[in-house]
Formats: sequence, structure tokens, C-alpha cells
Amino acid sequence: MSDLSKRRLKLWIRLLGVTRGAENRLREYLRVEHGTTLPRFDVMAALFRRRDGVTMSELSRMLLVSNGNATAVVDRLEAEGLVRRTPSETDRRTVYVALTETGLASFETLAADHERAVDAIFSALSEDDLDRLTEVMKRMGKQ
Amino acid sequence: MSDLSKRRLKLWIRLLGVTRGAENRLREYLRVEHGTTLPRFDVMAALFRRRDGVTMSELSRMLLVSNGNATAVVDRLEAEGLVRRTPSETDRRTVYVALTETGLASFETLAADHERAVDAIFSALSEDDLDRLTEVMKRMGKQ
DNA sequence: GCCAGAAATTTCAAGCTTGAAATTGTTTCG
DNA sequence: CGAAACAATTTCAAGCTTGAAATTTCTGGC
Repeated sequence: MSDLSKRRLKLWIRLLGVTRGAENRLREYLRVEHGTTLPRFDVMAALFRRRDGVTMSELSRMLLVSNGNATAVVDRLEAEGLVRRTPSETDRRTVYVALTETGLASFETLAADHERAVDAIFSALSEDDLDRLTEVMKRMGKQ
Repeated sequence: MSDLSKRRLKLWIRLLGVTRGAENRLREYLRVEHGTTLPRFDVMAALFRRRDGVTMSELSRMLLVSNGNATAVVDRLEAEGLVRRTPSETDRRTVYVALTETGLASFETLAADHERAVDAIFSALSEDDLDRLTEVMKRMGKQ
């Protein structure tokens, strides 16, 4: 095994550690302060970015999760009245999902606090770090 | 919200995307080529690094998962004969977990292939990228 | 118009994960 | 010593997640 490949492996392990650590802190934060979970937050965030609604397939592609997973989380959010399903007029296979008014209001509170929590978790990162990391992450994403 | 905090948030979202993408590719790889899963692999990797065995608590701390989770995955690996539990002689609350001979052999094959897969996923990262990222990740880890 | 294939979603079983409670064992200190 | 605090692990219910199969609908070529 090449030295480069060993270094890539080591970086991956570190990356996973940092990501899990951050996820754990955010999960704790959402649970204690807002009585909600990370997957629910992620779905709501995606629907907030696409205010007009997205199909179930788009949603699972945006979040990089399986279709079945998206269905399950949306089911729960729908039962709580935070999200609404609307059948497409033109294609009867398709369903659009969007935040309800309640869901939107609820997310807006959540989002502001979430941003603060993320800011605290990544407070060690300077502008320069952000420049460099963003460039690398963009490069990684384009595969 | 400050501009810096918005940039940190954006980076976090990108980081999460890259990590999930890599996890999905690794999961697929382990499933198709080796009929196993990421959580099982993670546990075996931790036990490989600490060949003499670790306690359940150490294990869950290493992997950043809950105690209950570690118990569940170790239960399944134990049922498959890949891992062994040994009660501590000195403290009857404590249990040591270690790879069996079968588990060790099985992990060695897995690990080599896993390293190749990680190398392929992160092939876009040069030595310089690794230097910079590693430095930042170390800094992030120390919180 | 029909039909084979593709597409969107849901359903389902199995496994993963958490957080809290329960169990068992150790330590501390009055 | 004995009780209370603390520690290690497991158990449990609920939620999350996957991948495959089932269902329904659409589309393109005959």
C-alpha cells in the first residue's frame, strides 16, 4: 500500500471523527433545546431551501438517503403537521412535499439556533481555513 | 447573523455532504464485495487497532456511539464468531471484547480492500491537500 | 390502442442508533 | 461495617436507515 493511500485513509478516519462529533453535539442540541432530531431537521432544511416543494425523489437525492428513509421521516413530520404532501396534477406517480405554515415558522426558530450551534462547534475555523476547506470540499463534491 | 457564521454553516453542510457521499460508497462496497456493513467494519477496525481487547465503554467512546449501540453490534459480531467477550478478572462489571482468530483473518482481507476503496474515493486529494486538511482536522478534534 | 419497460413512491423486514431505565458491581466516606 | 454515590454493561422502546419487492402510473415503439 502506498504512503499516499495510507494518508488518505488516515484523513478519512479523522474526517469521520470530526463529522460524528459535530453531529452528536447538534443532535444533543436539537433534542434538549427543541425536542426534535437531526433527520427531521435535515428534511425541514431541505424543504426550506426549496420553498415551492420538492418530490420525494428529489428530497432523498438532496439528503443522500434512501427513498424509504425519506418516506418514513416525511410520514412523521406530516403526522405532526409540519409538512404537507400534495399530489402532482400532471403525473399521478409524483408527490410534492412542502413545509406547512406551522412547519415554516417552526423551522425559522430552529434554523437561527442551529446556525449559532454550528458556529460554536466550528469556532476554531478562521476565514483562511474556510477558504481552503471550501475549495477542497467543492473539488471532492464534483465526482 | 455574522458572515463568518454563515460561512461556517455552509462549510458544515458541504462537509456533511462529502462525508455522507463517502459513507454511501463505502457501504455499497462492503455490502457488494464483502457482504458486511459499515458499523460492523468500524467495530472490527477498532478491535484491530487495540489487539489486546477493549472494554465496551472504550469501544463506544472510540466510535463515538452510544453504549447500547456498541452492545448491539458486538452481539451480532459475536453470534457470527468474529468477536469474543471476556469478563475481566479484576472487575466483574467490565467485559473485554476482542477479535477472534476468524475475525482477525476476516478483517485483514477487508482492511486492504477498504483502504483501496478509500483511496479511490479521495483520489482528488493531493499531498498538499492532505497536509492542510490534516492540520485543520487535528485542530477541530482538540475541543 | 397495446404492451414492455421505465419511473415515482410506498411497504416491509432487518439491522442500526439513541437515550433512559434496569441490573450488577465497586468505591467512598461517615 | 453499611449506605450512598458512582461505574460498566445490558435491556428496551422508539425512531432511523437501508435495500429489495410491490404498487401504481407513465412513455415509447409497435
